[in-house]
Amino acid sequence: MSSTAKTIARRTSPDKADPSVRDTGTLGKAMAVLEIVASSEQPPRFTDILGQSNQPRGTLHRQLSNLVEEGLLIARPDQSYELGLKLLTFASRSWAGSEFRTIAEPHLKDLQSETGETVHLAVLRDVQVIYLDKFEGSQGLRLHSQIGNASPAYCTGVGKAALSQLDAKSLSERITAMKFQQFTEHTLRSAKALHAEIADIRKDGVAYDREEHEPGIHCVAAPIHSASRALYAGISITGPSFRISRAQLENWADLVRETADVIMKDLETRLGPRA
Amino acid sequence: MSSTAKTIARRTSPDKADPSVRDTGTLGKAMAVLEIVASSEQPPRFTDILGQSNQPRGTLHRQLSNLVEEGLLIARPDQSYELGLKLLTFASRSWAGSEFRTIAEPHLKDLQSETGETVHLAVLRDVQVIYLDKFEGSQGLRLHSQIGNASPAYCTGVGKAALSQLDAKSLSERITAMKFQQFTEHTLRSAKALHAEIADIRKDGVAYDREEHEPGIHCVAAPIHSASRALYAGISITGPSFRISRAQLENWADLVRETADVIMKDLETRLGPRA
DNA sequence: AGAACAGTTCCATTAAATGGAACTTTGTTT
DNA sequence: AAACAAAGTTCCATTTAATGGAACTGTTCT
Repeated sequence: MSSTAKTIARRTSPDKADPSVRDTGTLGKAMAVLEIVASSEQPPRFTDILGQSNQPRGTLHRQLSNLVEEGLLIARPDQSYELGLKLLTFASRSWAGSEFRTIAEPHLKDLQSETGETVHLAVLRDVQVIYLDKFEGSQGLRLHSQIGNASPAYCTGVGKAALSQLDAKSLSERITAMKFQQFTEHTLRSAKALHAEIADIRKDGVAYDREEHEPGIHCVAAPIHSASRALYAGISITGPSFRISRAQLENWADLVRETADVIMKDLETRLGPRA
Repeated sequence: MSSTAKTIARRTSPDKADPSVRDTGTLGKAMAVLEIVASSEQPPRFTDILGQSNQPRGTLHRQLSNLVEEGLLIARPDQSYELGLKLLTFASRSWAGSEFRTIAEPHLKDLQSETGETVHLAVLRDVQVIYLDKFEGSQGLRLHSQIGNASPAYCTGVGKAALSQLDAKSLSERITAMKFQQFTEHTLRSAKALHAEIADIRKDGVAYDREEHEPGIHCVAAPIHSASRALYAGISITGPSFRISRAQLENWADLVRETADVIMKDLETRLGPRA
């Protein structure tokens, strides 16, 4: 989150040549407030939010009332704020209506039952991947825990797979924008290491996450790509390394790649070729 | 917009006493555009949206670009629009962080395994209920299909249960604001019928949906209420009427009511008594 | 009770949204 | 392939609504 957090630009911006500051006016400021609430551990109170946004009190107060009135925030009785139900409702429609997800769904389900392991679908957005769907084998854990979650692209199988489909220029741009945070001892630490790994992925057609994001969890992933609709995504088979060997992951490589290819073919067929 | 007294009177608006029009300025307009996109069957194109919003072309165009830039909308290559991933990400954090849902979760799980049937948790918002969680018995169907979904309060078990906890004034206000649409032959058709049924629910402590929303589906529900945090919600056991008899639902009445009570008690304990 | 703090309201100022029209691109027709 | 129509985009003078400082009210602590 911290990487996407943007400080609210005060209106008096002398030189506006900063490309990292989006200029979406009032809407951008409202979103910045939402981000602050979303990234707080506990529901923040007025003053907490005030401290993180550099808006004057009067302004922030009105922004909050507007957000509450629109259902984007909920004002709790003790004047703390949490995210509103409107977001859930929108997201639910967005999820259910996603063509890409809908098309991929049956193939993911197949992949899950063929391997018995957890299967993920995620799309690339900026330097992160957003999980769009998940199929678990044993239903021990809650299901949609992961859906909607954003993770760094450089340390996830789906992320690296998706990156491998970008052209050289876009890839470099995105990698430059990344902040390499070390989640485990295997996390890639530099742009150089990532570039090298992407080269391998391009050769093999599959990407591995070798416990780079979470210790004890690894995966094989394959890219899904549709230039005509600017879609960069990936699917993966994920599991704990104590139960699934590296060799086993490699055995699944063909299967994941084939499934990804089938999904891509289905995308073209179902949506018609374009451009 | 209702008893959840929160609406801070905005800027001195010259006697425009229309309560149905929210005055949240720029943000409200942006949300209206999102609503249009969300409620379209197919991803709408610029002109489709233009037709439904009564904004001038130039204005709408800028609003759309702002929404796209914020990740709230996605601009597809053919210039149609769909809801953006940002919404999913926000919603996922909102869902995972919801104290209420988190507290209710284990009890819902228990209720599910005791009955073997599908259990729902939903909260009241205006005249609708928003589904917050769902536990299914047989995992045949996709799981979070329902989460985030908004349904009318007057024809769902959870909705009627939640309504039954409102005070007389709020209840009347909300019922007045409802549009009674007839989903099945059993759907309640009038404010009067709903008032009568709410009276029964208050007596019994449980509400029934007798195939009022979807043909072939019925449920028993019990209210969850915390005046101190302005929370009106409900839980239900739901199933197909061909497999679950009316009598069976009635047998579960005590169980649902007790579970709801335990959740309420847990709410007080875990969050501390207030006011 | 008084002080310090947190939250709310007000309103002149000013930045930002507006909307009409001109412009460019895309697609359709002959 | 040219001409036309429709769709989408940009521009900028005008209008509207967001701003932010300060004053006010309510809440909490000592």
